[in-house]
Amino acid sequence: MNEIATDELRPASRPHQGRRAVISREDLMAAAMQLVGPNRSISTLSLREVAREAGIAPNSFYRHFRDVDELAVSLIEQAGGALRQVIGQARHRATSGRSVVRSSVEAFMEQLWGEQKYMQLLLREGMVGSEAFKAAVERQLVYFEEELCADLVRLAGLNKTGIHKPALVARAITRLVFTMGASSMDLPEEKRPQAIEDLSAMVRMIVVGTQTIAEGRIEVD
Amino acid sequence: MNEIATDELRPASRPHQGRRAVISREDLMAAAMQLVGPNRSISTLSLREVAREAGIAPNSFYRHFRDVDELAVSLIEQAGGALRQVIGQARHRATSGRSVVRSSVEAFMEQLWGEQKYMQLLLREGMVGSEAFKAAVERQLVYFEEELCADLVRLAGLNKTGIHKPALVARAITRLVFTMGASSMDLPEEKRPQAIEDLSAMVRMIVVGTQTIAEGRIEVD
DNA sequence: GCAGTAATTATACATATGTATAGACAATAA
DNA sequence: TTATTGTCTATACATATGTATAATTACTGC
Repeated sequence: MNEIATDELRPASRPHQGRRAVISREDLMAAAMQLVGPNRSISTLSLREVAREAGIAPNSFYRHFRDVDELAVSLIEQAGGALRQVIGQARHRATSGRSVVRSSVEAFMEQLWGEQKYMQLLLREGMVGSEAFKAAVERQLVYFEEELCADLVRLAGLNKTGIHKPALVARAITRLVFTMGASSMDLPEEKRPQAIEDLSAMVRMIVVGTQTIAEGRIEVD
Repeated sequence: MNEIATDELRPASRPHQGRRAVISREDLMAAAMQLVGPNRSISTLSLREVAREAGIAPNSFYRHFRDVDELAVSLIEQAGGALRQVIGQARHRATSGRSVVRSSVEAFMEQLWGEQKYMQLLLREGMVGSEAFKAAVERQLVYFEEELCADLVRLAGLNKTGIHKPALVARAITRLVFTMGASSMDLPEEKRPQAIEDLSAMVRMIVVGTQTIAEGRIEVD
């Protein structure tokens, strides 16, 4: 990791004035990633700690971010973007109503338990931290919801099933999957298949619920 | 607030040896409560800060808790207990399938937006902090699930509706309500009714889903 | 070579933290 | 009274933090 990009990032456009940067924003973000873990949230990282991990003097941090909070927001955006891509691909590979739930949940959980810490970031830290930080997490979740919503509507059209309040459904599924994911993160290997099974069943209930309501066989407003 | 309980707490059983405690565990917990807020999580509280808020010398803290983490765990347990009582009462006042969802969600959100910070505690801080702390939060959530599960089964019997995998349903509803609650915490007054409406609709989808599946009209394992 | 310039470091300071140690205080038991 | 015992405070220390200031470094263009 850490194959610097500073030089590559300004190819010829601005031919570089003054001393060359030994470290990049990305390196600092990577260093911060190294520090967060199951018991360590971004909001508790100190500037000096991140700088130490990145191998630079504390003050150099300011060249790249105003404070640790700004770093945290960047991390969230990076994580959200990367994850939406992965999950989106997984969702598009499946088309039938049943398997789309299953394969999406599986893709999600694979990411979760994989070596990537991106997911852990988004999952755990949504509720604490500065206003700016919380807003950044919320923004990413809303992106997820919107993409899922579009997919749900598309699938409902394909399979000729109704769908009641698709935006709400997308929101419910997203939030449910994210919290359940967060508490499944520390699960030992052998309990993970069951967790996938359970979460899939939950999502299916929501899907069946919205379809049933759409068919008008139940008295709901 | 802070009407000391130290004296009342040992009535005559242990007639009191040495100097009388000027402050109690409960006072320290109350002081910590004062400090947590939308942008401040328990895990970031310092021993000195809590002691300062409680008006005692830093070292006196050790007489009551080994460290801030132990305080945090106590707070979680206190919050969980108080909340389960409130929500449980609300749930038992309603009996029909429709209103039980609505009134439970309403009771939950009232607590959330009320002056009590208990809810805020349980909602926000589940994912970060020490192992002991996370375990304490998880334990409280499981209590909620179990009580909800019992109620769901009871209601299904009353209303003669089926219920598929009640434990999973209870888990899904609990987790969904808690995350949605957490992100609704900072909502301005005028958006709150809509939030209640949305959350109720989500829960209803799950309920309708489990009932529909139980009726066997849908092909699911 | 030289000046210019941006990135980085070194040093320093005020402040905060956890906790060790020792003593002051207030109650009971003799 | 005096002794004892638990609670609390005062002081102190090593360490960590954010950041201001000034110096150093490494590069570009002349």
